[in-house]
Amino acid sequence: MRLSQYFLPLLRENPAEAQIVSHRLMLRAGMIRQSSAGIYSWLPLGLRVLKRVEQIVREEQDRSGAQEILMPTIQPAELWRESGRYDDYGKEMLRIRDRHDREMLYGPTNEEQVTEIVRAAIQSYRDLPKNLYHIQWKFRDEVRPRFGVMRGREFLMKDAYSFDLDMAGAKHSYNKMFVAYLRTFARMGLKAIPMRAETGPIGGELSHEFIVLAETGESGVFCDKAWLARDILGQDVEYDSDLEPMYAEWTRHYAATEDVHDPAKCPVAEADLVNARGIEVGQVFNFGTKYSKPMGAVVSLADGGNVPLEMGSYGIGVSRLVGALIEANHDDNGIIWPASVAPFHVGLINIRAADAKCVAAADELYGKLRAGGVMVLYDDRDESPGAKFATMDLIGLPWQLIVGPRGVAAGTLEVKNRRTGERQDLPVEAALNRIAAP
RNA sequence: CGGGGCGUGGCGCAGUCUGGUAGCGCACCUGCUUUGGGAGCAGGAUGUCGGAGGUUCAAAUCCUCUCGCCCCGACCA
Repeated sequence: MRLSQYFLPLLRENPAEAQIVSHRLMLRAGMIRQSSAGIYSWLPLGLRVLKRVEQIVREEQDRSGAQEILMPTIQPAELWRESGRYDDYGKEMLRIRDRHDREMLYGPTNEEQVTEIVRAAIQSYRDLPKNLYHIQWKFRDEVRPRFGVMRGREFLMKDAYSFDLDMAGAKHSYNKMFVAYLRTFARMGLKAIPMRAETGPIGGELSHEFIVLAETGESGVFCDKAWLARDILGQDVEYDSDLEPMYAEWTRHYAATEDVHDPAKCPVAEADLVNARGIEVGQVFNFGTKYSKPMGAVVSLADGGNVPLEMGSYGIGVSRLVGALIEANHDDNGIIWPASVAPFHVGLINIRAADAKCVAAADELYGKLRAGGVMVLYDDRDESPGAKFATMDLIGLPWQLIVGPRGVAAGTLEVKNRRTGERQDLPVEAALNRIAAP
């Protein structure tokens, strides 16, 4: 993509309403535009990141055996009456009426919807287990939306729902999602710590929140300081094997949100306990038969009896992750994207748009990169070098290739690593190999 | 939902107290000169001052109502 043709409305100054760094940088880098409180349009650069995050989430869900569906954003109120949540959910649920005066709502979550689908389609224990997920926009009418996409009213969420015959099966489903989440966040270069958490209005007993430690995080958390030194999960997983040892390994060190943390019962000595703030990027719940029972989602057993389904639900805040990734990856000059989610892999800068030799060299390089399947953003604008460097640093592509008169004369170009700031003058082929390395 | 703040060109702001018909920086357009970390000069364009009502010869400015946004707290993927 040529930057001269790209829709990238950059802001040089910080918008007054943006208080935290990810919100500021997303606005300045032209990723999003606010529509109303907590509701955003995603512009080309932001959407590319959102789609890449979404795709990693999707791949890891699929790998774990979950199957993707797509449920509607608008749901009928009667489903929520069946579970009893229509009255419980309160003002956070956006309620609407259609032209026939039927009560509808914009879904804040989909337990009822998916339970209805499964109870109609699954009648026998032989059809279990199942895990269905979708990646869909949600709406929760927050009293006070803030922090850009980190706490929007409208947000993109991956929510998965598991259905099992018994508790043991449900725990295995829980473990699968637990491990899939470790892998998902690890692929984005995020250290997300699984912490014991409250179950909230979704209900149930067993729950973990996946928390990325960050000073700007909204959640207060406590964890064993051993977590700070732990590496992220880097291994493949055999999902059909017994995952209990892996679950045990990743819950070995204490970690809990402040809601469930009880100093009197905490197993960690005070000197080894970290009290920090964090961003919740995912949460897993097991809630048994809370929805299957009132909604009549049952299966027949071998002996002819019926049992309600054991259920769990598993959310990842996809749009929130984009903000969380920036909170975890930035410096004074702008964003520093991990390669796995970067909107482009490399920014190609021609610092002399008026110099025919530089233009020819940069154009040729651009063609080469595209032919090689490299996602490249080519700054071919007629701007000063400083402006181009500042732009590229702001939008945070992992690599910068800089074409200038010095290099063109010497047959080299400059390779800059955005994260380390390291620069090297290399011949073209060597430069292309350099950015291909991880 | 309690408390506070702010709405003036795309962005950041001044002007409001003390009423006289809107200004600055950045961005934008044209031209020339520039070019390795957000260039310079000259010229130019862009505003129902959030909205409605009122007071007044005259309202961004005073009064009333209203809408929106942000911050702190209580609540949440």
